[in-house]
Amino acid sequence: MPPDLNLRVLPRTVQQETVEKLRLAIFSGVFEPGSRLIESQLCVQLGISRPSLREALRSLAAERLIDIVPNRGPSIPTLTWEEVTAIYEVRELLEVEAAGRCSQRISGEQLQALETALCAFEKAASSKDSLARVTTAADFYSVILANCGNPILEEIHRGLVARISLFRSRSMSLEGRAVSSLAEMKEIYDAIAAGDEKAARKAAGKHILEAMAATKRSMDSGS
Amino acid sequence: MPPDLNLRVLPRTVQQETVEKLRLAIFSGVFEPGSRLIESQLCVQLGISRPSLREALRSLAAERLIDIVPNRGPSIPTLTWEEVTAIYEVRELLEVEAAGRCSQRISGEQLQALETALCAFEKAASSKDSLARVTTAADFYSVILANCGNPILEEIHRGLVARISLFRSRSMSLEGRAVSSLAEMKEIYDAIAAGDEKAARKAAGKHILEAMAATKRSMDSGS
DNA sequence: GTCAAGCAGATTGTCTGTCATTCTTTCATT
DNA sequence: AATGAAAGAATGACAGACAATCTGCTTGAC
Repeated sequence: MPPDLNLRVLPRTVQQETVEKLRLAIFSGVFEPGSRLIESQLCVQLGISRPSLREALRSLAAERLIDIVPNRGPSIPTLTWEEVTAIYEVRELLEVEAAGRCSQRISGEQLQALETALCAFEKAASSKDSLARVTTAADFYSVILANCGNPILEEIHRGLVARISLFRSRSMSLEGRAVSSLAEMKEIYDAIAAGDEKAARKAAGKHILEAMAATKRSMDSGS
Repeated sequence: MPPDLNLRVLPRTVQQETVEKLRLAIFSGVFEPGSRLIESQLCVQLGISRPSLREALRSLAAERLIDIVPNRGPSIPTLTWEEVTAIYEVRELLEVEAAGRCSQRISGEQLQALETALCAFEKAASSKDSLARVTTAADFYSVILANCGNPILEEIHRGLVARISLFRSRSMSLEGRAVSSLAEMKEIYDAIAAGDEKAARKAAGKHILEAMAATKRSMDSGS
């Protein structure tokens, strides 16, 4: 038996479920950026006690998904374009590296999963469901990050993507963005499938730059 | 008046101070890796209530500085060599990028600060104080990261370095490591001072690889 | 003597309730 | 209209309690 096989059954605690529920709520834009979260309200809505909620909020604050100012309480961060740019730049660094590594080490089975994810995005791209577009696009990248051979890279990437989820869904509903995004992702897939590291890096870098440009367009026009 | 000037005086809360105290305690190796943290004990030692402590612990868990297993409570993580390697690899990615950017944009004043940090490490390197070595080396990198023009890069780097602080102090007390480390850091400084991006990247990459090798040596012999 | 079952203590998860401090908003005053 | 004060709301922090779970030890059986 492998010694590091983790067989422990992890009971789900109220705190955990609360973190996940709130995270999902933030992703899907339930809370307006800049709006404040009132503890007493959330307690009632979630059906939990204030201590449990506060623990969950501390977790989310450490993830940078919410801001907590002393004596003012938690609120949804309002990201400036500078901050979004900074996040995209680090994403570029990480994703280019991940795509390159992935191209050299992905298994046949996982390559299959990558293709499946690509097809799912293709389907979502031709639909009107912008949430599905973001989700399936994220799944595609999840496969790449999961196969880059570095769990830390994956973990940090996930955290960064979470922080700009709202902007991604906005830019993904831009006219034509999903279509060009699909083409870029197909390029990445082809390079990885061919085991061409250089091409994979190049395609991944191009994809991020395009995504960043689309996000900027949506920010300029949107608000 | 600049609109983003943050004049707000942030009152220090018990939870914040607790996070900082515990973080420092973890850095300095007060807790054995793998050892469990007992809430009731910490409450008494820190002189705070259990809810406040638990909130602080959730923050630290989100930072990955402690593990929390449901119904078993918090404990100090025991990192495997694979995990440490993964962290070093991402550090390399970030630091190389930061050094490169820094070389192109650092101000004269900040370059001065970098030199000061280097001198401080030089002094620490010739002393026996291994904690001072780690601290001053961290300060040197802080200046570089603070001047790379990307606050997210800086933030993530800080988080990663925190997670391997124990290993760094161990490897820094290895015979001769501080001396060669100093030479590598001087190389980085010279490249940045000369505004030579390529050389800065190369020197930063070399430094990390050496640091990783030293850490591995200390792990093999130490435990 | 060794191993398994069970019991008791310890520890965590969660809630309720309380109170001081700090913000926010409204309203009255100048 | 701007200023100021007071009422209300929300947070920061604590104490205490109880059930569920884990851990270690004792006991008993083979």
